[in-house]
Amino acid sequence: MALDAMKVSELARHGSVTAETVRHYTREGLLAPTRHPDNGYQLFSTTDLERLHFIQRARKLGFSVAEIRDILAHADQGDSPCPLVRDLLINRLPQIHARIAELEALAHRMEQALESWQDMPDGTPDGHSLCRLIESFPEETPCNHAPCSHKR
Amino acid sequence: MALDAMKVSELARHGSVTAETVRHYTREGLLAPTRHPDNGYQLFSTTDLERLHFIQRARKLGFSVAEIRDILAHADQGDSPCPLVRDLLINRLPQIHARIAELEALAHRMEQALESWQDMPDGTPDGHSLCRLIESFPEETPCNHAPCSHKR
DNA sequence: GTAAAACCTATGGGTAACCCATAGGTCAAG
DNA sequence: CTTGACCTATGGGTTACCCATAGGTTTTAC
Ligand SMILES: [Zn+2]
Ligand SMILES: [Zn+2]
Ligand SMILES: [Zn+2]
Ligand SMILES: [Zn+2]
Repeated sequence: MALDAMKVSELARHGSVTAETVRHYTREGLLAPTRHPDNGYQLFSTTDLERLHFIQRARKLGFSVAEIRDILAHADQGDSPCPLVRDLLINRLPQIHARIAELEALAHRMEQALESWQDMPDGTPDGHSLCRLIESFPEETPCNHAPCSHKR
Repeated sequence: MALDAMKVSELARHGSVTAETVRHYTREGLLAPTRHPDNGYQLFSTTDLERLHFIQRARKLGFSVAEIRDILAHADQGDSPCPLVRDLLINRLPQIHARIAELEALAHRMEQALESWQDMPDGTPDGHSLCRLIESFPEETPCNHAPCSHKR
């Protein structure tokens, strides 16, 4: 297999991604294959393979496809993207931690609910017509806005 | 304010959501307002307000809009949705825990990278043209698929 | 009384990172 | 020479909304 003229699925195999993912990165401007003059097939080089490996590492570090495109564009123009990379990481880290805290709170609520529902009977529909298990779940933000006549 | 004939934004205020969210739930079939015969405005009742509160609680428990539609449909037909609710929670919990573990691993990688890059120089572009900080990040799944001539 | 502000309607497009279906062209092997 | 496996481009779907537009309605104010 000539590594200097890989077709879409060949490059995909080397990167352990689907051919669709390679086409996606190409559409988004992260890869710029040449075209076979005869049949118009996309041709990827070893440089593209390196880029794909790079993209994989960057994705694992949490960068978005758009961010990676920016990083690659900087590098392609001869600018060092390192400060950009560090800024992106430093900005994203607290967001990741916040998301983790959110999910942990969610998991806690789910576990609490399952526990407290252990000995509750299944709701026999009776006009309320909403699920009692969920209805019994405490609301964090009770409805206490301005003039409102419904109390719960 | 007549709670039995609320317009979109009135119901939205009571549920502390945007009018767009109310319209979204309506489009998705979670709410079924009547129409004002004269002007075609959507009219929501106190039952819809209860449904909206229910949706809020269910969302906080991690249910998707589609799942809540199913739960409500069961209840509307007189079936007890409780077993469905419990199944959904029991199935989703491990996924949440897995996602948390994923994000914690990601945060760890990001922190590791920032630390180990503390004393690395910014990449002076030199033909490699890819960001050395990311290139130096270890790949978890090295490229070791079948016949492949490129070693790293 | 009327004009502006504030509301409503329906439609359609955007988000992130892909996945999938379709229709039609190309290439290798039997 | 016909399969089957590949390629191409296009467009639509995923989630839970948000926003823009254009046009009709209701309310408020002068
Ligand atoms: Zn390889
Ligand atoms: Zn760098
Ligand atoms: Zn209220
Ligand atoms: Zn129930």
